[in-house]
Amino acid sequence: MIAEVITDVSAHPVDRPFDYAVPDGIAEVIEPGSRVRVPFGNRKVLGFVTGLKEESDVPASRLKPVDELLDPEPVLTEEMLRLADWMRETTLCFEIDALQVMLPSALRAKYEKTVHVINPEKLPHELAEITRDRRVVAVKEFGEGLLPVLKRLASEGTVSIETAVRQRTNIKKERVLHIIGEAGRLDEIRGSLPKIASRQAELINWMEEHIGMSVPSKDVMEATGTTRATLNALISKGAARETEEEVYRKPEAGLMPENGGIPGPLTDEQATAVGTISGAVDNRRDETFLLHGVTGSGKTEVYMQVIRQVLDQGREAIVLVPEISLTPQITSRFKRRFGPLVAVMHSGLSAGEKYDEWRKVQRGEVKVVVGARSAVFAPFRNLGVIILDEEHESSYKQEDSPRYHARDVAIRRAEEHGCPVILGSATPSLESYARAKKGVYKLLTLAERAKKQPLPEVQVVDMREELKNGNRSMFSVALAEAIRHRLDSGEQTVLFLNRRGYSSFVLCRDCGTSVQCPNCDISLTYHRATERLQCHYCGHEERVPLTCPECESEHIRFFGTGTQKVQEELHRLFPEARVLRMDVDTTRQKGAHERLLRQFGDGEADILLGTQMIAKGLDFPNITLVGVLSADTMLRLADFRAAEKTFQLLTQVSGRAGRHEKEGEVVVQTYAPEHYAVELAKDQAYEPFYAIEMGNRKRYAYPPFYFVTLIQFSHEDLMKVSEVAGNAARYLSGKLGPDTVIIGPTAAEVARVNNRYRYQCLIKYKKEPKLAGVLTDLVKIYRSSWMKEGITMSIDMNPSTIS
DNA sequence: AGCACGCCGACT
DNA sequence: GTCGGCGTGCTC
Repeated sequence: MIAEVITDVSAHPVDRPFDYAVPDGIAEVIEPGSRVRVPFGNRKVLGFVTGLKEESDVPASRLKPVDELLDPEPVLTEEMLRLADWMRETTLCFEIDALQVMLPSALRAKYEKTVHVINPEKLPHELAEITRDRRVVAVKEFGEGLLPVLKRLASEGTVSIETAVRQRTNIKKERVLHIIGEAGRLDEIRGSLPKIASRQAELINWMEEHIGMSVPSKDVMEATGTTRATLNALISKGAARETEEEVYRKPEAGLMPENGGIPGPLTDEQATAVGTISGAVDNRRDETFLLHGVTGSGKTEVYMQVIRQVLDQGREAIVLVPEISLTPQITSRFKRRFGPLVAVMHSGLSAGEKYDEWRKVQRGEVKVVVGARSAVFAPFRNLGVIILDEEHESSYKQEDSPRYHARDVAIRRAEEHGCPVILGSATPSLESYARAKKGVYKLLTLAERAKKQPLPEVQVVDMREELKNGNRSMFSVALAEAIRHRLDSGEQTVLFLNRRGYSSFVLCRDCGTSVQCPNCDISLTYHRATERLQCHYCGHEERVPLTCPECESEHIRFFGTGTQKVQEELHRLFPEARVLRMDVDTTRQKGAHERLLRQFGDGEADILLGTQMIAKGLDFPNITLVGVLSADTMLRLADFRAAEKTFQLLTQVSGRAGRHEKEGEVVVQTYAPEHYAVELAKDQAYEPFYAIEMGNRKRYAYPPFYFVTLIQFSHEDLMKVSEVAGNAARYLSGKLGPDTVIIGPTAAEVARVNNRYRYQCLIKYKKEPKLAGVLTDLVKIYRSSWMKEGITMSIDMNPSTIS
């Protein structure tokens, strides 16, 4: 038997299956999707079996055998193998990267080079000191200097150097005792015990009470006060059998369903949506629904009722949520409804915990997965529905290889499983809405809020006017008054700061320069917690200078509005207010996100101040004011989606206010009050916004009218990278159709990162059947010449941002 | 001649 | 990605 194996090597020349002979011992158990260890070159690597066959084109003499089968059952289904192929084609990634991204990181390989001592007596003294009497020692224990000596010894045959393939995270196991089922046999064993073995006798008595049962060994020893030795003695006499079994870590205690998980009442709109989607579930139609519901319209209840139906049919469901809204508030809703059938996958879990959740899915112990982007790969075999909540969120797109979009993967998987996809949003991406209007997706609308609350009153404040009137603070008069009002009435306020491009940087008041990163073309950001300046691109850190590095003036100070600075100003204006700050700095530790939200929910603070991460999922009855400190910072991005993102964010944020009995108020501060994205977000006027934005996209030839592909280049030398990018652009325009537009080469928004200059080309096209082929050829040119000159090139077939 | 270093190609 | 093989060029 021959196995086709994709090896764990991300490189162009080996991005294809290699054939291996399958030894008899594992031929019966190996399957497509199995992980194996194989010899590759002169080392051992992990690989995935993608196919099995009887004949190989490679001469038998050159075939090497599979070294070891790593799992008793395959970790990937045939469906996932096809999915990986599809990802390689559509995102231009290596097959191995597509395969690895579908699995928890615990299943990735860790390689360790080891020295195996063959002739200990020939080992030089200096090495023997390190090995002492061990036969296998990690190479890194010897240190750099001894490497040549080791190599020489290896060629002489005194030692051998091998690469060991290991699991990244240990799979937690415990020993379990299986007590035999025959009472008579236990009796016999007791009879044969010498008088002195009183411990064994006690243990036998205990076993008789637990006949035929399986109990963790450590529990047995604890319950009977016996030791391992006693236990082993009885095992060898045949009273019980012991095995190693995988145990799950417990990230949180399972919630039992509340009210038996009874669904809530539905509005007419919700009922219609559920009914329509149910039809697709019943008929196993792979239809995509766009559930367009205003904030607070109860999309989650629609999801849950569809999931209930899916579960009743014995099928499974995936619910994707943006990472930042994957809070216990959201997940516990699913856990309360579906109880222990739910697994949660998010970045807060340790690698081991992620693996445990994945195993629960693989073993069929759970039927619903709630998780971020990568949960779209949950190894279900009989999916009944895939849901993407907040489908417009850019976090569904992975920014490094494989550059997949969870929405596309979901739709692809749904085709295989014959099940519907639900894309839910209050502010759908233009792409999805356009597809819904064209009838590619089916549009379902929830125009009413579920509890019939009115949408919050939104007031847009022109900050230029404030400045004119002498208010130089970051709070407009209107917002300050509104906050004061909440403090007096004991209600809560959420303040939102769009931090991007607006964080604190250090500026010299004399010469006007800001402190730049030495490696990147970007200003350094001031971090109060560490009292240092940091680069958000390369991680460079330095002390805050006392004088300007350019002109040596002492008049240097912090500018911009970071959350820390807002917090200080809040304290100055409202000394009695209890403020919680939520941003990357305060949520870094595990569980901090949840803790802050709980504190706010419990009324331990009056004001919650935060960045992007508070825009979603916040749902507390006492929030009656939402303030947006600067609505238009995103509008300044050189990105065709800037207006769309601004509109989406403002709409989402406004939706946090007055979701319950009390009416909500929203104050939006901006320097561009007349911009359509700001104006239309005020009334959550999606349709008018859609119409204007579509006009712009059409005029400037952007999605959804055109497809875009972004090609980025980087090199230490500015001239070199601009030359190569120019060559690439010329090559593309020569090969692609006349209606295809190539923009560039242009310098990237951040033109230098980590001392490498960055250039890019943007391809805009409507129909370009040759594109895949042309890009493949471009990659060949890259490999054969540019790569050797130190250029790196990356292709994103559908970038979520081009800035 | 002996070796360090960098480039190139192979990996079943 | 990682290795060995091989060429170049430098040193003893």
